[in-house]
Amino acid sequence: MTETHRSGCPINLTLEVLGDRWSLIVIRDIMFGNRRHFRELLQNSEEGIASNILADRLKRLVERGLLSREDDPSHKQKGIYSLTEMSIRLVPIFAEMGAWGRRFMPVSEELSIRAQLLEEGGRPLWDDFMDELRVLHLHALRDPAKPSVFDRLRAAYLEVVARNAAAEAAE
Amino acid sequence: MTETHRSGCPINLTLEVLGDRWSLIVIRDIMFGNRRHFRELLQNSEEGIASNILADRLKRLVERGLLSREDDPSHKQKGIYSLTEMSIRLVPIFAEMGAWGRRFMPVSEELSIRAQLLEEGGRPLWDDFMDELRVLHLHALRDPAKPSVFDRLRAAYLEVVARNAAAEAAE
DNA sequence: AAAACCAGTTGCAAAAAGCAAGCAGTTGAA
DNA sequence: TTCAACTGCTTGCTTTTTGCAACTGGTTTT
Repeated sequence: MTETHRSGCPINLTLEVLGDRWSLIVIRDIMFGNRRHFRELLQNSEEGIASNILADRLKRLVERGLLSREDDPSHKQKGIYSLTEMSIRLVPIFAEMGAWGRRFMPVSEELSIRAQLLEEGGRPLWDDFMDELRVLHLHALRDPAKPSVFDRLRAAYLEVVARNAAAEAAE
Repeated sequence: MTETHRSGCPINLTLEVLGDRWSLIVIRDIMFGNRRHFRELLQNSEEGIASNILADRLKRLVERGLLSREDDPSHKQKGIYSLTEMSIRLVPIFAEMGAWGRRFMPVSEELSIRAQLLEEGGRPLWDDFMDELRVLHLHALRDPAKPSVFDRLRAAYLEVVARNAAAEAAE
């Protein structure tokens, strides 16, 4: 149980937790796709994660405090995975990674519209989004006056998908 | 040569380039430690990278455009590794990762003082720092009026080291 | 001419990732 | 009440990556 660290550098320690090819993908799908149980994460996976890797990552992320798991009352076998404050605070990292990826990598329009909104919204939008994730995942109370960032991101994504589908049909 | 991607998502694509335990460590050491050749990166490595892994990562990062390599005119065998615009733009990601690590991981004071300054300085400081890295790595011209962020980060680090050494000696 | 330094390479063992199939328990419809 | 579909995983196996230590051929310093 004695976790040994390579160094006390904050970058290194962050990398020790998140520095692999799947951990952030899993958290991303829970955060932006609101996928809360195993099959959802497995079958809707854009990148095609394998079930054993997913199981391993979920276990590790729960152990390390980035996710929590509770039983779904509606189904004895289902577990519900939730973000924690620790993973909710990854929003700025996701936003910066998204911005960087959009600038330098061959991203697809559909999958990068949310990153674009997050980039344009800046810190105030990230804060709103984090508050919203706290409502969704930490049972925090919702401010009914605020429009949902989550819904806005989702709507923008669906709009691009629809627009592209229409354009394709028109050809 | 046909690089195949798991998906067009910007987060995923960023992870495909940087999502391992060493790539960002190497870039961090070049960026914040100004280590420019192989031995420097190998021997001063806080985390103890192995020479074959270092060689492999340097090669990969050059191939992918995150580093450039040129011969050192003063020594026929030495190569000089430099950041590119692509890796200089990782500064915000480093800053956010540093902030996150400082909040949630057991960081050491010495190794996190730079992350603290970067966090407190915010976007304006990051922009200054990126300009400075362009001078150092891209042969851009320096604005002689501006005080160096690099020097400030370095001075703060050395100050903490000295203070802690003094405190230890006094015990 | 010798010693130290340079950027890596090589060979091998251990760990992690990836793939396909399977499993026991649960649920919902016929 | 039976059965198919669904649940969260697990197992067995192969391939890839990592980690370690020793080593290489060349260069520079003394």
